[in-house]
This record gives sequence, structure tokens and C-alpha cells, in this order.
Amino acid sequence: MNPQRTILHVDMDMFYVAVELRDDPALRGLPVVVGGDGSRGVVAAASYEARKFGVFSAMSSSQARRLCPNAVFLPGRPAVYREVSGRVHAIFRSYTPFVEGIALDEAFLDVSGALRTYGSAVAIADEIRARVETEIGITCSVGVATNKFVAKIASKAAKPRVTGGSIDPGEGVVVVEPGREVEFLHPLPVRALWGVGPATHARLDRIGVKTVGDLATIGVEHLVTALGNATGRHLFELAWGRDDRAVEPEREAKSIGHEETFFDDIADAEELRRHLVRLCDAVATRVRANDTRARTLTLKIKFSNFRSITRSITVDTARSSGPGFVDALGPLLGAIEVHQGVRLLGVSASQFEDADGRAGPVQASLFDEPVEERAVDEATWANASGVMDEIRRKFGGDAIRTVAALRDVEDLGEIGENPWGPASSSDGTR
DNA sequence: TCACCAGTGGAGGGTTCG
DNA sequence: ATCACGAACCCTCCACTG
Repeated sequence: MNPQRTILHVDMDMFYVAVELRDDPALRGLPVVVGGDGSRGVVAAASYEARKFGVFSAMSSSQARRLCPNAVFLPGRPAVYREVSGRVHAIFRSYTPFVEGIALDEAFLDVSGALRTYGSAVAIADEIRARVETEIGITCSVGVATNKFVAKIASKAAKPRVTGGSIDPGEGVVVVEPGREVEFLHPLPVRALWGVGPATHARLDRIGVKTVGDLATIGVEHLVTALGNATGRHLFELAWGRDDRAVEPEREAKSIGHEETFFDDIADAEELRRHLVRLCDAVATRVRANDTRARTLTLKIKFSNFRSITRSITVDTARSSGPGFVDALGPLLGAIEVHQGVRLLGVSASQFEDADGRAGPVQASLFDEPVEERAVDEATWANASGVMDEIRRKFGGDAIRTVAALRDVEDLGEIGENPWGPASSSDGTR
């Protein structure tokens, strides 16, 4: 088996807000919320002062405003967050090459090979915390353990928290010594486990499982019955502090997608199709930037009543052009009744061909005479797409668009413009 | 024509995380 | 009774293959 590993989980404290406070010290001490400010937006991050009012991330912006009318709402600056995140990760990589980014604001580090150099895991954790604070200007919390899962829980335990109106700064670093995983985990509520959300929590509650200790002792068969094979066995292992997953520095993306909630619901098929063209173009551009092509295209629609559906198609020959995606998804969109109004439209690409250019793991069967691979000449579009990429690289993303997306370009808006929901202003899809 | 088996892959829906 | 977006993973049903 694995020799003993030492894993760090590093988590920035209220990351987006922390960056904003760093760049505008006048905001310090105020309730600050980063997120969508429109009625359809959500909170991406909240300062501890805002959390005192019961404002938390993932809450709807309208509810946050009700709870804390005086909060300062900021739209967020994703490009800045990416840049800050990159610099933080560079600090991580100065200790070990085994750094796995989970999100902009958190990462796993396997420091097993760095212990001799730095003395101990705690020494590395302390040094990282000090450097992130002095060099970047934000703070972070660190969990240390023998595997990813326990390290993740430990970093949460190390965090600052709001307790009854005052802010407890937290430990900063929490270490779970080898062999003490179970005593650390078992008293925790089962909801603390990575992978137990509202639905799983309800199912566990139904069979009387309240704590991680309950989960560990109930017997794996009961869990499999209640939660399914994979989830049941996985949670059982976690409850005993067992987690073999390696820290993987670079993971290949398995899907690439874009989705957008509209400022107003759209019931007009033509208008939706123009958005489809724009989304396909954006996704295809990113697929090409990843130097790959996709065989499966998926359309997602959320209706005005919040019911959502997906429709997907897998083609024989992988594609990477906007028109190629539209050609595959257009008919799927056309078959959907949209008169009740569409709130969100999304496009995603998956089943990428592997790096050597072969069409993925799929070997078409001998009888599989391509029924009809209609009409889009990918070779032609590959050239055109390359030219478009080049133009955008030189002159910016606005410099060129496909014809369908060009019509009524005013109300189509930009891709990725409002990452946390439509903005409050009413000009655009936003 | 039906039933079966095991394996694979597609489609669609769900859950979870940050 | 209304909360984004992006991604990973899981489950169930179903069709096809051999």
C-alpha cells in the first residue's frame, strides 16, 4: 500500500471579498458581498461582518439584501481573482510540484517529499500562511492530515467563524495526526462529509444516521441500499478516515460548457436560436483553445417554472467549430416547446478525442454506417475557426462574430460577463 | 420468437461542490 | 413559489453486440 502521505488543504478565507478588501481598505469592517446584484443573482462570497446578518455564499442576492440592507454589493472581478489565485499557487508550488487546484481559492498539496527540507508539515503550513499574507495580502487556513478528505475537513475546522455576533479568528492550522482520524471525524455531523448534500443528508436521516460515527458503524450494506453502490461505499470509507485519492496536479477537463440565465425569460424560438449560436461559438472557441474536439454536445434549458431538461447528441466525428455545434444542437432546440418561456440556456461539449487525434475510446462498430453526418464540413470550418481565433487574439473578443450572433447583437451580451447572474441593469441578457 | 447473459455506450435526470 | 455558473460524478433505463 501507500507509504504514509502528508497532505495539506489550503483554503483562502472569504477569497473574493478578501481581494476586494485588500484593494480597497475603506471596505474593511463593513458587511461586503461579492456576487450578482440583480434579482436573479446569487452571493459568491460574504465578509464575516455580512455573515453576522445571516448572509452566506450561494444565497440569492435578493434574500441577502433583505437580511442585510446596508451590505456593500460588489459585482466581482473574475480576472483579478484568477491572477491572485495564480500567484498563490506559485507560492504553493515552491514547496512541492504536487499541487492540485480545486477552485480559485483552494488547493491540495502533497508535501510528503518536502518534510525533510522544511522540518515538518506544520512548518510548511505556517510559512505558506505567512507568505500568502505578506506577499498577496489575504489570509488562508490550512488543514494537515494523511489524506485529502481529512485535510479538507481539518482546514474547515481551522477557519475563522462567526459565533453569536462576534468573530472568532480560528486556529489557522489544524493538524490531524496519523492514527487519530477516526476520533477527529466520528463526532462530526454527517453533513460535514464531503459529498453529503441536502438529498443525501435526508436519506441518511431517514435511516437514523446523524453523525459520522453513526455512518461508520451502521454497516455498509445499509448505506448501499439507501444511497446506491458508489456513494454508499465511498462514504463508508470516508467515515473511517480512509481516502486513497492522489493529489493530481493536472487533470484533463472532461467537459467544457457555458450557460446563461436571461434577464427576462425568452419565449421566442428565433431569439433563443441566436443565443444558441453565440453560446456554441463561445464553447467551441474554448474547446479549440484546449486543442481538442468533442463528440457529445449537450443542450440545457431551464424553463420559467424552474424545471430543467437536457438534450444531448453524440456524433461520429468529433467537432470543434461553432457552426458544427449549432448544426448538432439546433434540431434538438427546435424540437423543444419554448412558448412558456425559457429562463436559462446552456451548451456543453464532452467526450473529447484523445491527444493523439484519434476519436476517443469509441471504435465505431462495423455495421455503423454513419446514418447521416449532416452537412457541416468540419475541415472548412476548422480553417475559418482558426482565422477567427487569430483575429480575436489580435483585436479582442468583439472583433468578429458569426452572422447569426451578429443580429441584434446589442441584446445578446458577452460571454462570462456576469458570472453570478444577470446584473440589475436591464440592458442586455445579463 | 423469446429469453438470457455480460459488457458497452448513449440519453436523461440528479446531486454535490465551490 | 424561486438562486449562477461550471464541472464532476452517479444512477437508471435502454439499445446494441456477441
